[in-house]
Amino acid sequence: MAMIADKAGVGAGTIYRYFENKEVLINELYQELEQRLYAYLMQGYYPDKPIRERFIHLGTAILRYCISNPLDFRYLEQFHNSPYGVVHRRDKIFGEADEQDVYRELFEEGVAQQVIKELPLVVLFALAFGPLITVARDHILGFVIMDEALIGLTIAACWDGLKR
Amino acid sequence: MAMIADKAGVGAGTIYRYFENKEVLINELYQELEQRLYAYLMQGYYPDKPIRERFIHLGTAILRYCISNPLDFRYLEQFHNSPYGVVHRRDKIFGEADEQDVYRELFEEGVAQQVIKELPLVVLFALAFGPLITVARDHILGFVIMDEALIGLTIAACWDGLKR
Amino acid sequence: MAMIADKAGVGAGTIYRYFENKEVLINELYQELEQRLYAYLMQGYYPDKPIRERFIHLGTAILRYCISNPLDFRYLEQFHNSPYGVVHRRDKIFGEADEQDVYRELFEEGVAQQVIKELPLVVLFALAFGPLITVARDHILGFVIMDEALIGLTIAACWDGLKR
Amino acid sequence: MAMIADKAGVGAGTIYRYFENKEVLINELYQELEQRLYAYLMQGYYPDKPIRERFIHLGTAILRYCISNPLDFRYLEQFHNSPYGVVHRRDKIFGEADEQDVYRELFEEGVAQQVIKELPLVVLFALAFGPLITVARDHILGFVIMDEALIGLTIAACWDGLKR
DNA sequence: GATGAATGAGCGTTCATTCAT
DNA sequence: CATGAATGAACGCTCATTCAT
Repeated sequence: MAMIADKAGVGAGTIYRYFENKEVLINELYQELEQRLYAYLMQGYYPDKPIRERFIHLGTAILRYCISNPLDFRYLEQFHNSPYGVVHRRDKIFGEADEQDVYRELFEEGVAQQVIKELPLVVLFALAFGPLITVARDHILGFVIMDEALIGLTIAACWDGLKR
Repeated sequence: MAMIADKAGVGAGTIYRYFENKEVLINELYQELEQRLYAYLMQGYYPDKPIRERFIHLGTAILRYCISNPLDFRYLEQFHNSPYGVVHRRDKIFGEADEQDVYRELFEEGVAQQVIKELPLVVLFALAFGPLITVARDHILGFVIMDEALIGLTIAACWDGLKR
Repeated sequence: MAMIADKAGVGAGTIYRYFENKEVLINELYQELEQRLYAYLMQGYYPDKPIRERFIHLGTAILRYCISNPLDFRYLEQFHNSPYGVVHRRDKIFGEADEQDVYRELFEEGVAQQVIKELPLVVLFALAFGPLITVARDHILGFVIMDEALIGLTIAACWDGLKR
Repeated sequence: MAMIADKAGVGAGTIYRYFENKEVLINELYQELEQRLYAYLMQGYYPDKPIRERFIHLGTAILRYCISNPLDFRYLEQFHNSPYGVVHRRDKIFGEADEQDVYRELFEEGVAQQVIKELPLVVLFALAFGPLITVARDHILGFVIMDEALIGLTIAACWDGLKR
């Protein structure tokens, strides 16, 4: 908190005018970043296109976003691996499908159309995003260089894992 | 550190006779757990069997290990997501292939045999283990129940992502 | 201060237009409450009645007031036990007898008439009000229930302590 | 806490080796002081002497103790007026009569022997100790000087309030 | 070699007060 | 005259590490 106040050029107490406490700050920042990511994903996303094409679009967009906004990505990832993130996911998984959840929609439709493997949603998520997140992390750390070609191949491979 | 000393039935200072500091302790514990996992994976692993079969064996073993040793898994994962883990991976990726690295061997052989997609090792790792780790975590958190059947289907799906 | 401003439906800074600082506010509020109490005590108080009767009147009134205005009482008491209260009492004891001070008048008259023990004013105060305050506090905390009968007996006991 | 550590010539964290937190420190210090006071009161206290004499002994001892240990007294008083003190008293009043409680014993015996007024214990306490505490405070603040003679007269007056 | 008391920088948070608007 | 955002010293507390015994 001290560091944030400092970077913001603001007194220690000022943060608490905008965020009740550290936890709230963390959660609100997460929500903002998530929305930013979501808005990015929705650019050029057409719900009427075939499942595969939509998946490729989303996967590519996610990877591109993470790669070009490494700070956002690092935050998102750290959040997911924190207790806050676990609570958030629990709510998401066991709660109602909210508007914003394109992935869930896509997967459910894909399963219904028998294009995607008939596996629990949680597993489909893992197959689709597990590799992407890992790959994004490794790119940022300089372990691979994900150029456009490689991004395409990676997403395609994810699709191979998903498709029937 | 205090808690560890306590659980060990030892004075707080005693830890420092065995580990220079917290960082070293964390790293050594990691190495021990990694070896334990490795030993587990190698049970019934035959380097002469076909690539696919070997992959299925390894994937299944990893998943089973993580699920039945959730404390080990939690530690391994937390380590990977920490600064310590990043340093460790950097060393592994840019260092020589060490003895212990079955995955690398397997993937390199698979690529050579044109059974596995021709992608950078790092990406192949991501495709293979990204989903497994995610799925293990979700199982432990109670988001899915990974029974033997589901484990099999999940590994098979990973293979679909990997194979040419 | 923030809470007071809030309850007053006023900006945080506005308080400082009416009270120089917290200390002044506390003191002025005390004075207001003291006056309120005083006004209550004076209802039906006749300076010509005998000492004893006047004491009974005052004691009963104090006790009744404290019991039916627990918030006022809590404030008065907290003030007395605070550094502010000490300063206030010092001024009162070593200053001139101000108009408002019926107790002092009563005790001095009582001593002069040889009805009340010949003890320093401060001690007489203690004998008269020490028990009352304690008893009021205990009533509010639920440690006794001071009904009318018990109030009467308690004041009478105080008088026994005071009288020659 | 910082101030205590400082006065103790000790680092900030050291306190927490001896007291779990501020609350515990406060309560333990209170108990120590209370015991000290109790030990002082019991010097020369004979349970077989008449009620009045025993009360005089106790009252005198309390007053003398408070006057000669003003720091102890200030602490005891502040404690009583704090939330911690209220909890403590509630436990004492509604709990079993513990060994240490000479006052209660004395009052109950006095009531039984019809030497002391038949009033609730809480009120008897108020009549006996309300004035003493007030008077001790005023002595320490320099509002009266309680010499031996005045102490005697004050205790006697308290007895007058108590006795039948 | 083992101990555990001591350390102190750092944590997240509060709150009386100020001052530009 | 009123506002309320900003302040920053101070709070209670933690914890990796040290060092005299």
